[in-house]
Amino acid sequence: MKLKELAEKLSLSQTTVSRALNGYPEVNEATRERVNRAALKFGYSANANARRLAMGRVGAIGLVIPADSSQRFGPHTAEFLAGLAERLSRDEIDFLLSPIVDNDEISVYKRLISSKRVDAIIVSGPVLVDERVSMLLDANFPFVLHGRTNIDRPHAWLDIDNQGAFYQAASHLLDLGHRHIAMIDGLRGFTFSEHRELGYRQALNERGVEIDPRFIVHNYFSDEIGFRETQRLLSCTPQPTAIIAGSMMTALGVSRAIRNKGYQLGKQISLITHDDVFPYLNASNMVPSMTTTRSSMRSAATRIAEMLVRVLDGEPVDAIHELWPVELIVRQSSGPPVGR
Amino acid sequence: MKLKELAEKLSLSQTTVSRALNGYPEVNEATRERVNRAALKFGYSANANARRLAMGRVGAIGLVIPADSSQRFGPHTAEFLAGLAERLSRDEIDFLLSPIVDNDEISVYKRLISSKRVDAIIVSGPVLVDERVSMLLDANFPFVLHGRTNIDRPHAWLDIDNQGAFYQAASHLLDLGHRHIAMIDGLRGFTFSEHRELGYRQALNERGVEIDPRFIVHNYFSDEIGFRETQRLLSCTPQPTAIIAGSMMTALGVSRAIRNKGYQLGKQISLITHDDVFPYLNASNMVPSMTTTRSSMRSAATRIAEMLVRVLDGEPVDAIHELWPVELIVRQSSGPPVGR
DNA sequence: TCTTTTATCCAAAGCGCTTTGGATTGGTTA
DNA sequence: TAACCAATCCAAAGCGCTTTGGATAAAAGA
Repeated sequence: MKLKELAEKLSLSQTTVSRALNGYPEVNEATRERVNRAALKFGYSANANARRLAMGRVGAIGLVIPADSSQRFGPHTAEFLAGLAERLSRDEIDFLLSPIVDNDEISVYKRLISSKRVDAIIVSGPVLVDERVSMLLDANFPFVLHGRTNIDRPHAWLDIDNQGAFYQAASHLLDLGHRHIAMIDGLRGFTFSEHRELGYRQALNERGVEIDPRFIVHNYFSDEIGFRETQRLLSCTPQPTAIIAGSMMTALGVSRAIRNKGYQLGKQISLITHDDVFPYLNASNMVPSMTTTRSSMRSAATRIAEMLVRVLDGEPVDAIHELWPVELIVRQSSGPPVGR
Repeated sequence: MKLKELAEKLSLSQTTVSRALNGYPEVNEATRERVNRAALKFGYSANANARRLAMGRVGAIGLVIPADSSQRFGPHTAEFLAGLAERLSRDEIDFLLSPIVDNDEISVYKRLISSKRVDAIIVSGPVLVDERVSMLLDANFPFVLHGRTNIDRPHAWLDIDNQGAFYQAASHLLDLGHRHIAMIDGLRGFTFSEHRELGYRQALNERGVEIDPRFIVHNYFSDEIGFRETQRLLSCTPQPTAIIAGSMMTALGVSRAIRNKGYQLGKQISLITHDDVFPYLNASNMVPSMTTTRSSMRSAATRIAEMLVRVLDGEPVDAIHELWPVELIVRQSSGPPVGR
């Protein structure tokens, strides 16, 4: 069933039918009713391609994802997608996942833009100086950045206060009396990772605590890395008495290594984790419950979707950016250092 | 830059340029070269919407995902997407995630079909009698099913042997001498969940072991559920001496509850988990290492993408289906029951 | 030398929709 | 009563591409 046929059945012009369906004012309410009913009855629904071709709009937003079996497509991405879906479904906006081909990320973005399949793009996991962002700015293509990058041109972004998170976490541990604090975070180069390290360093510097480079780890977020690196850390002299983990996955491995060594969490070794709030992994239900810096990935994504809609509605991007504070939630996994 | 302009610049017709670009034979090789170079130089790339409108093909496949903040969009889905991306990127096939609107899944599928935005659909998480599948068959729309459903019409599917998995797991535990075995699996109604229970029952029946309905749990896959349900199970009389968990997330909670009770995994209580092989959660690195029934979600997805391409190439669907065996990997979390 | 092929190329007709720029009608205003 | 207006509706022109059905010229066959 196509527009023309529907119009014929109704003895109306395509124009009128189209307008009725799309809610334009210049059509009689009675007519609109009739059209809507007929559309429903015949199961008519506009061919999206034709529609987009005519309108120059798409109704989909783009997301570039790693295609290799890297660690980068993990639970974080899943939560992120779920959050986007939650909001975008309201406006019937779909999203297009474009896998990275030949490890050439930038050209996937270019292809996405020039093929006119999406109205806007969401960029995540920015590095300090992000080529993708400058490219999108140059191309004048609408996007929202999840995270931040050092580019001095106005663009829409949402980030959480990663520096503050690790600053709070480290400060809390210092307050408790810890002087040997390690951090196991994400890969170096990513802004969030660098910001977190900054916060960590800032806290230690403020107290005049020397920074041991062996205590700063950057790697993938995984149980295994958490486990291995903690084993390594626990073999250092002096040992760290506290660890800050960048993700829940990492923390699982860290806890395991700590227990394995016969230590108790929150006693001989303290652990603070950044918690992106996975529905299937609840920090307060752990034993001992986990002290965390908490910020829901899903909510952030939902908000980003919201911002994206505003960008598409033509709102100036320099007004669209948010920095979310991160909350430190003290639970049982952090306590004063205990002699051994 | 559009086709017309490019053609003018080259003093060729749009026809020829289009044909050159799309690799049709009726164009001189020299001309084709010239066209390709020009396209590259001017950064020309066909408007996908126009292209699809003209061809009636799309270059994207659809995937319907839950939009609410349910548990259903979790790490499993993420792995699945990653696996699809891995294969589909080769053919430059994007995918379109359509969130479920108003909890009306079937109409999202209908919308996806009628709006002509995707060439095919991937259906996952089938229930025993799946309305979506029969609808897609009725509509004669190409799809591949991840899992199985009781429908007697030919269609493409890939499933793992869930029944065999739990049968093997239960049998192994029975061999070790366990007589009180619990299972904590996914939600009732889903085929995979029912199949697993079948396997579990089959194993117990074969040995004449009575089935305690309190020992069969169906719920979301999450750490928390694992923890809570295990606590409940451990308060039963008699206690189960072994537990089969449906996912790694569940198993994390189960282990925690077991340790919490002062029991050792593989000693007082055994645990076997189904492992979908998450890159960030490695069964063999756990302490104690985890006995699992193992089947990579990501590989399955990659294979499904492969099958999808075959479906789109017109291969008859009744030849396209695979049942993957599941491997039991015995590690340390399962052992003979120990008196307490 | 003249007719056939063969290799290239092109004009124009869609694909199914939105939107511009009128028509038409019945009711208002002067 | 004539001129004007608002409310409805429509014909037709795109949107940018692919593809059909020739045209044209060069090569081959008679």
